Amino acid sequence: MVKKTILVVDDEKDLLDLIDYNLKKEGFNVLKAENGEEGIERAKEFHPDLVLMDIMMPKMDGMEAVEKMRKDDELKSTPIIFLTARSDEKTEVEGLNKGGDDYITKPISTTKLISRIKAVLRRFDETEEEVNRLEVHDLTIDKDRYIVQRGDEEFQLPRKEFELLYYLASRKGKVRDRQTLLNKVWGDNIYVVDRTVDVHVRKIREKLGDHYIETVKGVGYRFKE
Amino acid sequence: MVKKTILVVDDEKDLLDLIDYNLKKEGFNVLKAENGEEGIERAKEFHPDLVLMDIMMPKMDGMEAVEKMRKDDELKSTPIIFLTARSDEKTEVEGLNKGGDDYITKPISTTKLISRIKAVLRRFDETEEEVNRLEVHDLTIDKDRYIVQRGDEEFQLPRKEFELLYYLASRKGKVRDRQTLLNKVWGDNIYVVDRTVDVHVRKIREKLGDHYIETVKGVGYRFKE
DNA sequence: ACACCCGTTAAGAAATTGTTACGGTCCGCA
DNA sequence: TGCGGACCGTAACAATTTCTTAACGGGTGT
Repeated sequence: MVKKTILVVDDEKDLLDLIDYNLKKEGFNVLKAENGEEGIERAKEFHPDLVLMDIMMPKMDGMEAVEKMRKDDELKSTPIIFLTARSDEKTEVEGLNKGGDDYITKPISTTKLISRIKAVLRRFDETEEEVNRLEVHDLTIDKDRYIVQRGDEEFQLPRKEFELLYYLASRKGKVRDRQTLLNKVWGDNIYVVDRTVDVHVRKIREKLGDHYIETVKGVGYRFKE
Repeated sequence: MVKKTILVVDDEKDLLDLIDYNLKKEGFNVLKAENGEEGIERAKEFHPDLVLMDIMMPKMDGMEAVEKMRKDDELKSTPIIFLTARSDEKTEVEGLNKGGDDYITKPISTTKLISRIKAVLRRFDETEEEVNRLEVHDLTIDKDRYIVQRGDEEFQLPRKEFELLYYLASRKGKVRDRQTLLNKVWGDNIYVVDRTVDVHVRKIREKLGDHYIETVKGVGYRFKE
């Protein structure tokens, strides 16, 4: 198995070294950073599998660093475990909480930390395994969740609409005629009038806007490139 | 609090008695064994919370006994503290080190021994706790106790309902179709109508409210993200 | 103007889920 | 052993959502 890399961001040097030592003993690669700014830099450079982030730090604190990470396409899906000293920070962290993240309060028990890390990595691996998620233009089409996102908006499309969109988006730029779409989305031996596709396309456009699915007259539809 | 049981395995009878005396004074239950073989027997019978194991012993030495314990499903997660006379044994012990284990060198200081024991037990309790507890939204889903908490409220869900909730919550956000849910929660080769899932979902919603489990029509259910 | 294709809408059909009620089973307890 | 209750699975019907169709209208090229 490949060693996982963990980036630890904390301004207390002693704690940093302690964690470093313990993680290495467990077979992880460890990167260290002493403030948020440095943390971001390292993260961008090395793409760690997980980040251990202290909340309270000088220069750029943990929350800020995390917000920056979330906005960076390369880093936004990296799982993060927060280190918090006070429990009221917990609430704040929960607000940020996405995906497989977690938090742990100081003082830190090494075994607990390690079991948390392993748990998060395990969870994360699971979710990563089957990435049925498409990102096209400003849309995220998440087949695991059956949800389409654009910025903060979430769209719950009905099944056929969702699958049609997903199919077209996964072949971005390629034109598909109605019959092909029916075969692929509806199923092979199904008797449905091809006009049906139009109606679904229209409903998608109604919800997401006209600018994703283009009509190619006389041929079919295409997801805009 | 329930008394913890500690199994002490050492061939020096005097030392055994001394440790026994001190541990009992601290409020532990104590089991004694004079060699590895006897140690394993007692461990199997009583499932102690922790084992104090001498390395050098006649008949079956500590290392061997520990290896056997590690292979036994019932005992493999029992924490062990090793007693070593020489520091070069220390290295050997580290190789075996799993979970919350520790070692201590002879001659033994009683107070040190006790504080180590307490530390290991504490660590061990902590990690045990972590494993089966989920915190999602305002819910705490505790699989050890089969209890769901929300603030001060406690809900006692029946087994199937609990497990269904737990499964969905542990895959927060991901849609699961009924068949998958049946496989994961009910079991692989079980013949149950998928409508059954609906009924259980309904019962969960009845108790906890509608806002945790979402329906994705045509697909399945999803724990709200 | 005609033919063809697509967009749009509304309405009914079909599919899916929600809800309730009921019978069976298991277990604890008298 | 018999009783009561909790739990589970199922069926039936209601409610809701989704899907499909048909029909009309507009645009475009011939």
